[in-house]
Amino acid sequence: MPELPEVETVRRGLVPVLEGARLAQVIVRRADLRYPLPPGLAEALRGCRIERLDRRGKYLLAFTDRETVLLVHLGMSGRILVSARTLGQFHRGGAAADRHDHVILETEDGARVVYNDARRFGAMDLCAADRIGSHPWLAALGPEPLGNAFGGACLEAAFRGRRAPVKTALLDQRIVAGLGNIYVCEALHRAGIAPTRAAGRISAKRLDRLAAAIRDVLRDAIAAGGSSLRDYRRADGELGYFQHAFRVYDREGAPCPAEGCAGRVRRIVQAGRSTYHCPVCQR
DNA sequence: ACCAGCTCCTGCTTGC
DNA sequence: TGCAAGCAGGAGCTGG
Repeated sequence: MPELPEVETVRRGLVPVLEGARLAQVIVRRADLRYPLPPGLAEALRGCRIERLDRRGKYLLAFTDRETVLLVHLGMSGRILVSARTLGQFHRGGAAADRHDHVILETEDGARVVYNDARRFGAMDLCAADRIGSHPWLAALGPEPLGNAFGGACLEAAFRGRRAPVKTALLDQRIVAGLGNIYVCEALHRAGIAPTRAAGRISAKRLDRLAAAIRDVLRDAIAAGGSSLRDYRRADGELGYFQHAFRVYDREGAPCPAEGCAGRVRRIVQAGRSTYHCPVCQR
């Protein structure tokens, strides 16, 4: 799925289209995403003005003028694409409506925002704005890795006593919000930490390095518009290009890009998911 | 409490 | 070329 940098890129692409816009029409073509869409979602959103778009971890949050919040998670294959109406017709790079276009928002200004999700692992919900902090999707999320509260000390506290491999621990959204398989692999490589190392057995100094590596890789990826692999696109339909900057992810057998390292990238499987790492410089 | 494994769904890639 | 298996960026649930 889209991880934090991809969701943030989508959010930034939607800001000029949705912030301040009123929804003239909301069409639900398929309500069975990961969970059923809340009943009456289309009616509840129709006529709303979107005040602000925010992001928490991998969740997009749209605050409306009715004191409600639309929560959107893109799952593994979710995309949000924007097109404009010209001459009364919508066009989307010439493409016809796709069978995986599940939810469509049309603004009064004539923009169309389409939620497309082939695998339907994504989800949406609507929540009262004053209860957003206790929404079950958000309540247990760990700190925002790009926020001021995040650092080595957070990781130290969350990892204490944990025997799970650090790779697996970092995928746990309760420890830090927004990381997925790609950026965990990349951050561990940048920090020189072996993905198999028990989370609770990493020194405070190295956890500082890890926290810094997480922030760096996320910032770099956002600056590049995210990573485009199979499904992900930016809201404008353009591809992100951070995938060209991967140091280890999906690079099995390639020489390790670390300065002066003679190792090669290896792929292992942890908790059923691919981990890419350099066994020489990651200890 | 913690952790590994399985599962949801579809589409693309790989290997025979 | 055709077909089936395997794999994919997430995360909730189960059971040890």
